[in-house]
Amino acid sequence: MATINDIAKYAGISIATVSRALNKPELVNADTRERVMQAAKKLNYFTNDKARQFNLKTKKLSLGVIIPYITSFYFGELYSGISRVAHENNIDLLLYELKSDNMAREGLTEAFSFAQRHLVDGVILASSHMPSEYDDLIEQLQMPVVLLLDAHESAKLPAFKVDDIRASFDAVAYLVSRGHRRIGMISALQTQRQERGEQLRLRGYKQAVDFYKLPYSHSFVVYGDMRFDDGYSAMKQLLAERDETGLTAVFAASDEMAIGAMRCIHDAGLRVPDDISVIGYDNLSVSNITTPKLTTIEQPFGQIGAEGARHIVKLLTEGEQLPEKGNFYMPYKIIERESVAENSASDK
Amino acid sequence: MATINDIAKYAGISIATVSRALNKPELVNADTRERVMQAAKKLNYFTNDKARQFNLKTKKLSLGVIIPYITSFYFGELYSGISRVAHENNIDLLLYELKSDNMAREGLTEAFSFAQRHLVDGVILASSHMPSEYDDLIEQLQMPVVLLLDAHESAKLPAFKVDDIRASFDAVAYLVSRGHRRIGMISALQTQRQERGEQLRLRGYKQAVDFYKLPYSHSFVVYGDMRFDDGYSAMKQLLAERDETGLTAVFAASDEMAIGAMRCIHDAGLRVPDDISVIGYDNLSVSNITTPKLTTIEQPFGQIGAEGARHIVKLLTEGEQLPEKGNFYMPYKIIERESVAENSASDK
DNA sequence: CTGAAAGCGCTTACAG
DNA sequence: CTGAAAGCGCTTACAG
Repeated sequence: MATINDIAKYAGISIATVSRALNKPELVNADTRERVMQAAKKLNYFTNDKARQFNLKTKKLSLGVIIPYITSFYFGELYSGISRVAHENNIDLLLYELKSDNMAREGLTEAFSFAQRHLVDGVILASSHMPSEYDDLIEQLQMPVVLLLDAHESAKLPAFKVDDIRASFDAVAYLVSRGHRRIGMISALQTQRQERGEQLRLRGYKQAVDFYKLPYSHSFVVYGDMRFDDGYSAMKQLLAERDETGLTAVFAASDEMAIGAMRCIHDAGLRVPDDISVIGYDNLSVSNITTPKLTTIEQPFGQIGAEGARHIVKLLTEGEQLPEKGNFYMPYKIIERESVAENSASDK
Repeated sequence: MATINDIAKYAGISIATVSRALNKPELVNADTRERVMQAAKKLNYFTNDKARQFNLKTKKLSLGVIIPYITSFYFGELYSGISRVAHENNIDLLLYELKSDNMAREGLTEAFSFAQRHLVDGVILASSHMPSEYDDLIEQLQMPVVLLLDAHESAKLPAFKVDDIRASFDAVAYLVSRGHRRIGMISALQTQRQERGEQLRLRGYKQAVDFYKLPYSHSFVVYGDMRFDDGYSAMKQLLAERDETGLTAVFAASDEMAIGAMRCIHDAGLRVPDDISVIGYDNLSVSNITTPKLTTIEQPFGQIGAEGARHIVKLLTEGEQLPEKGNFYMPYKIIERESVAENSASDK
């Protein structure tokens, strides 16, 4: 590919002038400038950004976006939010897919190494729980890191997310407002030592149970790994204990599980929402095309991505004294659709 | 950040040796090697790939992945396929999201410029119809380009995709095998001058109509823009003309439209598949969680991504004399689920 | 307004 | 086994 040297030769001038003509046209005589442009076009020249990066002064900002679950339903929205802000600020995005979900030290190390090798200026880490034991890796990274969707164990990094506890409380409160009192929950697995955002949702549910003095026993809560199939089998359990619990509504910690639960209810010959109401958590784009359409708590993925990106950009460009840690709670809302009905059961 | 110079100073040796210790350890004395490693660790050194790229001999291969619709349901699968192959071959992936769907000249130019600026070695262009009028851009790119999911207008570039005509023919044939004869189609919009892959599906439908001598009038075909809502309103039209057509089954050119159609049928008080059977096209992951689960033609997105990547890698590394143009048809199959029933209508 | 030269971080042929 | 030096493509302070 043509270099600035080729242009210089072709136009019969020095490379210094070529560089100037290309980057600071106003510093160059109109004639020469024109000659350079002609040559550049003729030779099909493209500026070599990698080379340019060496001159720290002209280095273009870039951000590493590290994310597991690139196949998840929300990835697109999240990325689009980040991408919009990056574009506005003329920043390159380098995507890195975390190979394993488990956030093993090894995976994270590899991802960070990718970021460093590519001379990225900051890192956006999405949807990955950050235990304190990785603090040394973050330290070594030597650049700002922002978390999306999940928080740092001890809030040592800025995290943009929904307040899971409050949002879950509200989900249950909504069900209560529609006349339900016997409310089950399909929660995230409790395997991890730390409490992930997803697990906070159970806390919100329990607070609501206490607050509204709802009937409760351990048969009201069942666990799954956030996906469709998990929701299905979790619901199966819930249904099996229904004689005891008298369930009229269910809160699922993810839309996928909620959709799985709806399907299970359907297969059991019951109907949503007539027999059992279901509310989810996420507002995935899928949730608007199920039958019935899912009522759910919206996580504003696009906005979360955008705000996270904006924050790191500020950190990088304005040198502003922004808080470098703590959780930034983004607004959630209840999307009312068709999966929750007014409860008319006798024990109302 | 620490450079190889810092290490050299710290360890009291030349940068040449440091470089060797890092890249070709076997060429270096065990002692010195050890000293270098210690220093590297101590100084938290990361190799600067950008700099390394200059030495053409050590340049790491990288591929640009250009894709519109990063929010589409199939993006994740497609990208994962590409990513797997890239990873196996130690190749970097640089993702670029085409801002507008319309494949305007401007958007493509920007994407290609991104690819050139980042010194990418080849480009994978997904899901974007390639009219011949852009041949000059491809020409200027001066690197291999592979198309995914859609073809070049005059087959001047290798394209990895499903044979839309045959697959669609088979979709209709499947319906016929289940006793249906009055079969409608929800097709892609016919706005473009060129025939996109999506539009080829209508050709397949028509061939099947001819082959099986199925009843047909223009009321059997209706058009939509591939999304859920389009499927919904298209189905509405089809339902409106049902007195005339006597429809018992529908073939939709995309799963999203099929799911929209199912919803429309449901809202009209009819049932899938009991009253009307529906078959889709794509096999999105969503299609397995609808109620009823969608019977559909599978496009092997992961495999398409992987094969496309593999092809370009071969082009790049083995210098093999591969065909640089033409369509490579990937295997599709019919995924039988719940949305198609045996037809027992009187006019069978 | 323009050119010669140094430097960005790294690799490797060439000597030793 | 190791070092001095050239070169990858580009930018910019310094002279002129």
